[in-house]
Amino acid sequence: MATSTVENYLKATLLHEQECDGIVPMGALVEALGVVPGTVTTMVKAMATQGLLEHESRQGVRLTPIGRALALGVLRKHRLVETFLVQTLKMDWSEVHEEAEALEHAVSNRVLERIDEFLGRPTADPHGDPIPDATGTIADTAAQVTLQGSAINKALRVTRILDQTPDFLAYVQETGLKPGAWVKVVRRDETSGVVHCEMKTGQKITLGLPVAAKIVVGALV
Amino acid sequence: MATSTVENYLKATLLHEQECDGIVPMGALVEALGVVPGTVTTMVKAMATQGLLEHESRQGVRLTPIGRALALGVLRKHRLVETFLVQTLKMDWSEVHEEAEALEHAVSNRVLERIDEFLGRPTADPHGDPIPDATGTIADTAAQVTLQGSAINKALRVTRILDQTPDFLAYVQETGLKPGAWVKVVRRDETSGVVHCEMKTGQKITLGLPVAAKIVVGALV
DNA sequence: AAATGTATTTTGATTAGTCAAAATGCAAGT
DNA sequence: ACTTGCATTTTGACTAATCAAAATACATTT
Repeated sequence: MATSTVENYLKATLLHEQECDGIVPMGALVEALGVVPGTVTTMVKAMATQGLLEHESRQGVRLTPIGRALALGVLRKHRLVETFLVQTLKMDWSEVHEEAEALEHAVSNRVLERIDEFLGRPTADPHGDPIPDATGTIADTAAQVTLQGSAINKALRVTRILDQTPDFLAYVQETGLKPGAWVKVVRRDETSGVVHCEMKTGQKITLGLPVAAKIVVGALV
Repeated sequence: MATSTVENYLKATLLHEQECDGIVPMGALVEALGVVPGTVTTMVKAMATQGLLEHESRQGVRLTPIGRALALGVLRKHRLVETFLVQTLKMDWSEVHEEAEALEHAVSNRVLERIDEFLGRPTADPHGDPIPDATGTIADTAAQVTLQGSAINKALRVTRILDQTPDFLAYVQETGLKPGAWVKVVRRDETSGVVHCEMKTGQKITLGLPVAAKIVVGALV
């Protein structure tokens, strides 16, 4: 069985492979895992000999099929646990990330299956992030529309928050821009770099463009 | 923060101090933790310098006040988690021990408090073992009556199972001698070493004396 | 009192994961 | 092409936890 450290390296690699078209640079893992570069090199080499990663020297790493399967399993645990903590134990939406970070390595598949069933097999966690199913299939996440690029004056629903830092989550919480919330972009001004939004309550919110890019929206449904 | 290994040593010491009047021999820890004797000596010395245990050479160990507080915290996590797995997630009563063994080191006090509240602050886990409260106070467990020494022909209630091995739990499950069950001792024969019991259903069960000593009973209430 | 047997401790080695700091390779800019 | 700067790798060392096997202490029996 993979140690928690190995699971963390796999998960970090998985979470970075989109934005790095496949090969994840060592620096990304250094940053994500909070260790010094030399440690990543050592770990990555060890994991490569175990067949979990491919290591291209001075380039970065790629997940092997086995590594990806394990990483998806960890991600599934993380996101189901987060959902459970929020929905069942009524924990604060913005404080569950670190809790899940610890629990994802201790929850067995047996317990996970019970949690999944208990929650009614959800497909997204409280942040709107897709939850891989038991076979490791995850909803396609490419081509998502954010408040940075959405239609104007159209009623939308927030579906996902792309930044999980406590500060940002607290801000989202405060403004009500949480997954599920009704929102409309009333004006987008590229020159001044801001997006003007309106909530169902009539409340008006102004966001900078890079911040707007962190709020994924979809059709009302 | 204590590592899971340290937490396991502390918990094992706590669980053995009753039956060893205070000083727990090294061999008990060897057995409980499944390591070789030399490992226990090394760990115990390290923990003694950290102020968690007192080590009397060639005698055994004693918990310090700090060590006991930590051990009670771990025991509380273990038993609340077990209760949660059975009551909320409907897991099998006899399979939750090992799950709790892993989760007890990953559940934060914040999560534990939510679980405790969610469950309505239970005072005993599914096996009837008392759950320490948040201040580390645990119900007195001495002077418990078991089927080995109980009154004859008196309606009793099973309150606790003192053996948590999967085999024994499966047996208890099968016979229905679970905590909460109605039971009556119809005859006890010291010579042949057996106890004859009767369940509410009229079903008759015969137990050997050492086995009867593992089933704690109390008044019906 | 000597011998025996068992529990415990010591010693030396191993594995996983880490850091510090020096060495190396590579891409860009001049 | 040369240099500069940054990312990565190497090297040597450290901690936590473990085992194997030899050494030691102690209680019990003879």
